[in-house]
Amino acid sequence: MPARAKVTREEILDTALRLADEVGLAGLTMRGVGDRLGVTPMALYRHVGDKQGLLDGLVERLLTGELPDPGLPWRERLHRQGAILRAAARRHPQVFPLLLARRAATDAALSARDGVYQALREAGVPEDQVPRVERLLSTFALGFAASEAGGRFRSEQEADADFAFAEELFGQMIESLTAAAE
Amino acid sequence: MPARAKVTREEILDTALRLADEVGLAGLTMRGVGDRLGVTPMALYRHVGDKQGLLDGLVERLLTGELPDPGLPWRERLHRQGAILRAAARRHPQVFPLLLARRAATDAALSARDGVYQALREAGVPEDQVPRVERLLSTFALGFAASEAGGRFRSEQEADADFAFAEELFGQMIESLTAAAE
DNA sequence: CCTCCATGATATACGTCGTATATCTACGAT
DNA sequence: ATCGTAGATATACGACGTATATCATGGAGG
Repeated sequence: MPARAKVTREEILDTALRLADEVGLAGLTMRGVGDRLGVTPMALYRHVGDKQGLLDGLVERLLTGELPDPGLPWRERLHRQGAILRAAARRHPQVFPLLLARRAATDAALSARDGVYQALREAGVPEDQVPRVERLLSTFALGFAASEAGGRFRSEQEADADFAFAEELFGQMIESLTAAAE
Repeated sequence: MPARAKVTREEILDTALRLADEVGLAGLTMRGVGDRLGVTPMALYRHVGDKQGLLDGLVERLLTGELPDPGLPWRERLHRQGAILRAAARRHPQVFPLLLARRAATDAALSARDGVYQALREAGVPEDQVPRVERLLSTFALGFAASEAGGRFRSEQEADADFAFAEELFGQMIESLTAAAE
């Protein structure tokens, strides 16, 4: 493979994410990213395909965080999962809406889902209810994080309190499902 | 006021909404709307300000539906409110994501919120909990509708079942808050 | 060591977008 | 009849995504 690459996919995504954080999604342009990397805009196309591919890469970046330690109790694991998502929303509020627009079928999203499945099974949720409960939880968590990214809450404290309130509620739901199964 | 208008704001928003439904948000252009109306793109600027204003108008359109009949019991009113939102998502899946991006501070959104407040009070939720519960409900409903618009559910039946499940859950929560208040 | 050639960067160009600006048009009030 | 003005048009500019063609470079085969 000849001609050393001046730029890698990782560098491009790094730069694009930082640029989007600064100037917003609307201000994220191929030319802008190229400029920051000291490279022609067309150079990016080898690495990310096209702008859609760049955005997909950003989504992947947002979701790829460390997963919760599988050794933790299920309730704590679910809490961590939510916290990770919310942290991403707070860190990249401008980029976060991408998650809602383009459906998350990336590996990171899928393994996060499996983690939730596993936690629910451990909690004792009947197998046939697991997917539905997961949809409920992830829909809420994603919507909540998006609201937070959109500045809906007056303060992080308010958001924390609301989220804790929801966690408590969902915890009760899971317990009642568990009890009904026995 | 001289020089009769060839076009009104309402016509513009109608046309824009229909165009966006057909070709998606990305395909919605000032030129496209102008063409459909037989008018120069620049003619739109008198009526909607700029493209941002056009999009804001679309958001307003999405939210402005009939509110639930205030004579109905609170639970039914909350159900209707959710159904209205979901119907909008299903009718305009391409446009719906706008609701999440740009914060809904329109009159329609505010009066919808007040309706939920009122329903929660009628249900007996303590006053100091009302705003929090409303945030919880509306965050969930918005996220749910957005998921539906994004094609997350395999069928409308699945979505209906999931939503009913959530309604049941939230109903229990409201009752437990009510009981705790007495 | 020289010669390919595939990989990756560049140069150039096209069509489309939002919209600033200047101009024209035609009614309502005087 | 005149004029001011709301509203439509004409024109143009800069920025965008990206198709296409070309150029540079460094590792593999003789």
